Amino acid sequence: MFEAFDKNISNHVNLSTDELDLVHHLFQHKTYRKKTLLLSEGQVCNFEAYLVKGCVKRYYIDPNGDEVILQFAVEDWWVSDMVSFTEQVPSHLYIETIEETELLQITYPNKELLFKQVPQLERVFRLLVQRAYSVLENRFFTGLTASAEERYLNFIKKYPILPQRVPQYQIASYLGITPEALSRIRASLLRKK
Amino acid sequence: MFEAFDKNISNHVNLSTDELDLVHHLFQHKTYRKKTLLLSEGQVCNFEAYLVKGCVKRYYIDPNGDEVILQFAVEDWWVSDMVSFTEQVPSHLYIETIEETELLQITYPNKELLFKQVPQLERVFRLLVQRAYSVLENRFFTGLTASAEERYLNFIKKYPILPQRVPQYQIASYLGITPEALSRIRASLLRKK
DNA sequence: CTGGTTTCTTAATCTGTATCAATACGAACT
DNA sequence: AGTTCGTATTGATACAGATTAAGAAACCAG
Repeated sequence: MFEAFDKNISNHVNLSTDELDLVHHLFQHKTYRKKTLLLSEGQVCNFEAYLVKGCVKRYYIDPNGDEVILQFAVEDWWVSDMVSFTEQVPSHLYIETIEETELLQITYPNKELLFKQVPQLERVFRLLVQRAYSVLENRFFTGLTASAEERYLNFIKKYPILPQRVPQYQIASYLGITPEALSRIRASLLRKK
Repeated sequence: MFEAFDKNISNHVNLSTDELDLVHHLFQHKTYRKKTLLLSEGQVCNFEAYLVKGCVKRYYIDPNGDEVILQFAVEDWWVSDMVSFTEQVPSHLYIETIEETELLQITYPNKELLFKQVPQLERVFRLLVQRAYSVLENRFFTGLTASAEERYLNFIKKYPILPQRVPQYQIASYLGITPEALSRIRASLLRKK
């Protein structure tokens, strides 16, 4: 259960067996059913989680009441509302499982404790945030420049598994277009082929 | 020269006088003329800088050869290409002064040194990255959802000084629209008032 | 298998923004 | 002063994607 998790962390630092034990101890393993809300708008996000198995979406509700998907997370990804979690302020976001999902999650006080005990982890989490930033910045670029079709092609290239696991209208939301538009794009791509 | 800088840092941790001296020592104070390129595509970004006075833009060149502005930075902001700097890989971005600009900048080796000497700073910089992330995520949301007019109104509300310091066509680029579109939006807003 | 959701597709129309082109303005220089 | 160059405005046209509406498929649960 911890193999991939350990690897994910040890990419950045080397921990002793004791330290790793502490880490394992402070991350709680939990399984959630499909369509479970892990975070809702207005709540303070009380976890940072490593996704062992399954799939979740992170989204917010726009002024028209529509879901806008910011991120899908699958195996070996981290999920949280970073802003809400680290600043302990109410979140604007929702986090919801799309499939049955296993997480390893840590609470805010336990993370602080962990940082005290294993200061090297500050570095690990700084790098994590940085990677998240760089992914977002990339996505942002292509969002500004690329057409809907290009963004879709990009998406399936980068996350080839997701179309099989996530309904199409949610992918449309992620791409910032309507389901109709995505459907037409797919039809037009098929014609081209 | 260091007042605002010290405050910016001490927001997050308390440093001893000695530690603060070391920090001051490792950040180099530099002044650049208007229109100086601080970073070009292909270079490894060799600084992380606190902006004491002036204004810079961070942008990339899209496939059509047009400038796409990702960020303006003014007093009390940090500027760098975080990805390039921390992973020491070639940048895709340009950073350029818009006005005469004073920076306090640190190199990669000195930052590593600083982290060794003052491990608390890992925390400061993790929080910095996090704030950058949250700003970007916010901007990304509104980019997906909001119309050009809404984004413009948002922009002048959030950065009321910038319109006076930055040419309009660069603001258009930042908003992801053409200069013509921005001009029309402004005209229409005036009419409404 | 059947009736009901949920998801996806197709088509017709509408809208915001891009593009192209022409003109106007303002500051900087000679 | 006039000339020039960079910047901003205005108008005409084109197009990507939204919206609305309807039907077709897929996916359940009884």
